[in-house]
Amino acid sequence: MVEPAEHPSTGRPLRKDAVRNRELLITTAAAAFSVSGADVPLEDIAGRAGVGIGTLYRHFPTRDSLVEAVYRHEVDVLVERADQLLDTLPPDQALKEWMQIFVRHVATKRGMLSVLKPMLSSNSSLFAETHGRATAATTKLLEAGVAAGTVRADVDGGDLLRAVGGICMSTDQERSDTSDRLVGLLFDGLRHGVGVGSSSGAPS
Amino acid sequence: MVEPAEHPSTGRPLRKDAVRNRELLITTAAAAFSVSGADVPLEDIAGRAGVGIGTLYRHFPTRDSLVEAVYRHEVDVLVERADQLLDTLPPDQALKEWMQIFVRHVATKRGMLSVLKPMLSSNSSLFAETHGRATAATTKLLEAGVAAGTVRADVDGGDLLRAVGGICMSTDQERSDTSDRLVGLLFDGLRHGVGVGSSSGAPS
DNA sequence: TGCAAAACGGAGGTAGCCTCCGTATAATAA
DNA sequence: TTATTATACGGAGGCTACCTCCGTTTTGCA
Repeated sequence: MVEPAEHPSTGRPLRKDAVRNRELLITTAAAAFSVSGADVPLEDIAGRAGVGIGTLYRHFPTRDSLVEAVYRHEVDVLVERADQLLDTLPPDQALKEWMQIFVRHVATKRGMLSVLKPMLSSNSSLFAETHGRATAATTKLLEAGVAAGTVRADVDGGDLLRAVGGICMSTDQERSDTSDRLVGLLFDGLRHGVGVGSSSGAPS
Repeated sequence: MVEPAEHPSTGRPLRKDAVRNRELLITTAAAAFSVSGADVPLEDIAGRAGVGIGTLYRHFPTRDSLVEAVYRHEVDVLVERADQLLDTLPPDQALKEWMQIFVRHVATKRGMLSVLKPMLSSNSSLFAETHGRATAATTKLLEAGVAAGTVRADVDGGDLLRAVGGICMSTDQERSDTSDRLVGLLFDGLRHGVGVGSSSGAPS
């Protein structure tokens, strides 16, 4: 569901081994970018994924195209995660959990940011699409909470996404506890003026 | 006056040929960055400057150190230019001329910006120093105009610098006529409420 | 099972980075 | 002026990463 896996030029579906290698490359690249920053040798990534360098280049003709694929994949994961959480937790808990996962997730991707930022400002459709999907996921979580009466109704999904993104950006160091506290603060704000009737403990 | 030209480790003055080559490299690099963007091969720069690659690396051990030197030199030039203009033109004309030179100057340096931006945000002392000098030059021009009664007195040098910088950033294309018009507009605003005529003194 | 299309893999050509050291030159002492 | 020495020059060469190309392997299909 994450990747339709079609051939780029002809519309035909990708061969099974091609699909496997493509996904393998994306996850390996994500890990490599996290560990070694955005300028890991592409040959390293191919090597760690257990494929030849030719295979990497066939799937991703440029470094940017690989970074873009990794980024899209990250967004996919985060969006899917929102649905999973909504299925397994009360809406307000799902929202809080998701915000924390989001921040921690971005924290491990810091190495990519220097490459990603210019890409997002030059490739506006990439930005629009991923931003739209992230906003939709945020809105969905919010609205579920509103429907359950555990989250205030006057908050916009886009605004909340921006706020969470701001937390990611402002915490330059690896101070994950700071981020957690900020997320907690933000979350408490989301419940302001709503009866404490959910399944969670009382806020501060 | 621009460069004291001291040896980096020992405090001794640089040998004459070393000074010459260093300056040659900076001006050549500035031209190369303008023409071919920030990732010109360093060997090209050395070649165009007529020195060996070893000489380039001795003066500038990293690419960033060369970019930084070029940037500092550009600021030097602009600051000196302000003094020259003040010596040869009525203050308000000097100010207008300087704003135009500033904008055109930055326009030719666009290739460097992608490298310079991250440098300025990570190297805060570099930013503070150059920004301070540029603000001082702007303030000096402004105050001369105020003293002559041809520029309004309620404008801050830092604000004006920011405004001119904004014009540089907003004009992405090579539309230099647009920039000129914007500078003209801004300049007219600086004279608002002051009697016309650049030599007669009519302080508010 | 056999065949054609699709995908794989990695050798090798290219390019830019950076170091190292023998040679040249400027500064200084005699 | 000449001799001496500290500085600086230059570019060959080793290294690393990029990317292409093509013979080999695998997959999907009849």
